[in-house]
Amino acid sequence: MGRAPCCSKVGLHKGPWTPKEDALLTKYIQAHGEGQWKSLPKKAGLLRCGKSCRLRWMNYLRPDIKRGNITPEEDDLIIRMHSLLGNRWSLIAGRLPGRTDNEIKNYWNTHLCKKLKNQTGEDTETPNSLESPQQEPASGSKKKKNGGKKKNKQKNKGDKDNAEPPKTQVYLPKPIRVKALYLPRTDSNNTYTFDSNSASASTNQEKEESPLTKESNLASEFRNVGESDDFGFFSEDHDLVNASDMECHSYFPSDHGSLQQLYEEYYHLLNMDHSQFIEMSSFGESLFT
DNA sequence: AAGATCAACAACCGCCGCTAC
DNA sequence: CGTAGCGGCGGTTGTTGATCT
Repeated sequence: MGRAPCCSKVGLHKGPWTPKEDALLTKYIQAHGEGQWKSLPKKAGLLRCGKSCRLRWMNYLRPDIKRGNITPEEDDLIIRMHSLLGNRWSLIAGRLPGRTDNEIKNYWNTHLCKKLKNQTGEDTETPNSLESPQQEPASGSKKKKNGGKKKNKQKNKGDKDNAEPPKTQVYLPKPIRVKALYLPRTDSNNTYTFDSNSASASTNQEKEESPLTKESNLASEFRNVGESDDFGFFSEDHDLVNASDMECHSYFPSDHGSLQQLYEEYYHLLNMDHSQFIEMSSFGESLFT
């Protein structure tokens, strides 16, 4: 329904990537840069869907990717970020240098879900999140419960049926996605002017999905969430926006103290907006009752 | 030793928002 | 202004190796 598949599946390779394909993709991107995923496979001589190429590059071939060995600090941060943000894997991944959303998602579903379950003795698939319950991780241990490879949509349905009646929750509104905004920095007051309309005034740099982009998206999400004009959050303690530094590396501080600090700032920011959402939620409900 | 089950993770699929036409 | 196309995201599935019975 709706739209056609992103690409014709006819004659395209599926399944695991071969070293040869990896080499072709890497070589092409090194020569021509990221982007143009749709036409990339053809130009690179790959019999793959553009999406598949993008995924492969983003998750495995990118030079700054860190694989495996998730540290206890990262582990802890993932858990806490998840409790704040829900299944916003890309956002969470954006806070962890070299980690991809897919890796974190998998890690959550295979390790952390279980771990938390064991720790709390309760179903942690319902994070203490501000997110909508519809976004709960539907995977995790469910696959096994269902005896392996069977489809589990039905199972999920069953879980829902058996679940306790949902508590009244306050949800964050689903944030809008704002494309690669560049936050101009005014050095005089060390704050950012954030104007979503400026998105159209793009530079070449903006086209890259850099950590800065992630910051920008995050900023826009928070803006959307809280309608706050104060972006001191991003500017006072973390010099995250630096126009001259657009390389593909992380801006995220790696020491645990900074992780803790960042987490607290996230928490504070979200918390700050709570009352507002309670009001919004009540307002919304009043429209439907 | 062999089949069954579990665990991990790579990859696919479908949907959505943004943008260019 | 409407819409098709693209890129990105999150959910889900498939595959494979490890462990258990």
